[in-house]
Amino acid sequence: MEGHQAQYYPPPSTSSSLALLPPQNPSYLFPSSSTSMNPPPLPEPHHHQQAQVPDIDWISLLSGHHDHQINNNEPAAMVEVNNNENNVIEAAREERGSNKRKGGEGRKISVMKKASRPRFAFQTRSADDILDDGYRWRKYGQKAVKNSLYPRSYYRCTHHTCSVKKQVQRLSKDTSIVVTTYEGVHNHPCEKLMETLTPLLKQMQFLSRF
DNA sequence: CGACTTTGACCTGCGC
DNA sequence: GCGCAGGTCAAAGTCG
Repeated sequence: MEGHQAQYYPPPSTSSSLALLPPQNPSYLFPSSSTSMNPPPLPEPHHHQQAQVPDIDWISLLSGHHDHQINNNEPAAMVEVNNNENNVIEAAREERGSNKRKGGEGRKISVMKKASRPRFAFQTRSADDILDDGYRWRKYGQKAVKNSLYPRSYYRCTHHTCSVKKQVQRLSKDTSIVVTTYEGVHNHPCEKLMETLTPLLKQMQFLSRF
């Protein structure tokens, strides 16, 4: 384990009532308070959550240009998320094991060096493991996790140019809480958001002519 | 038939 | 060096 400190958004609550936020697009989260990036949109709030809607930079949001702001963040923003108490998320293997490939017949080892990527964890109270954050995900693995009754699921963004991953795991301590860890930054706009906003923007453009 | 999920195998890193 | 644990791959299965 390296000494990276967990970064929660929101920060882990010390009170009994967890600070819960809607499943948000992590790419629009601010990795650190120093960034000028606008907070994320709220694609599809779940029943259990009600958050204040922040000011949203729709233009950068739709264009995806905000990514650079995130990527240019100092490595300190490349965080690990770890809940030692319950072993909820052990993202400490940030680099470890991420560049490997299966050995054996015909399989080549990919030596592609993975850049450190920002990671964010969410705790949400929901009956559903899968949070609808507006992106499409493909599950590529599931593992039983030590000290946890529930398995951890691994998802990858299905967008061909996007390598964002997320891990989803339910707390064994409090089974109503789902911990979602995002790794990386989407390099494309949110599909659902685009679907919703495109007609709206067109209409606004049309009206703005008058 | 394509997209997605499931699941066992395999890989790497770490601690002992 | 060995075993454990986490992360990923990919074939097979499922679904719309």
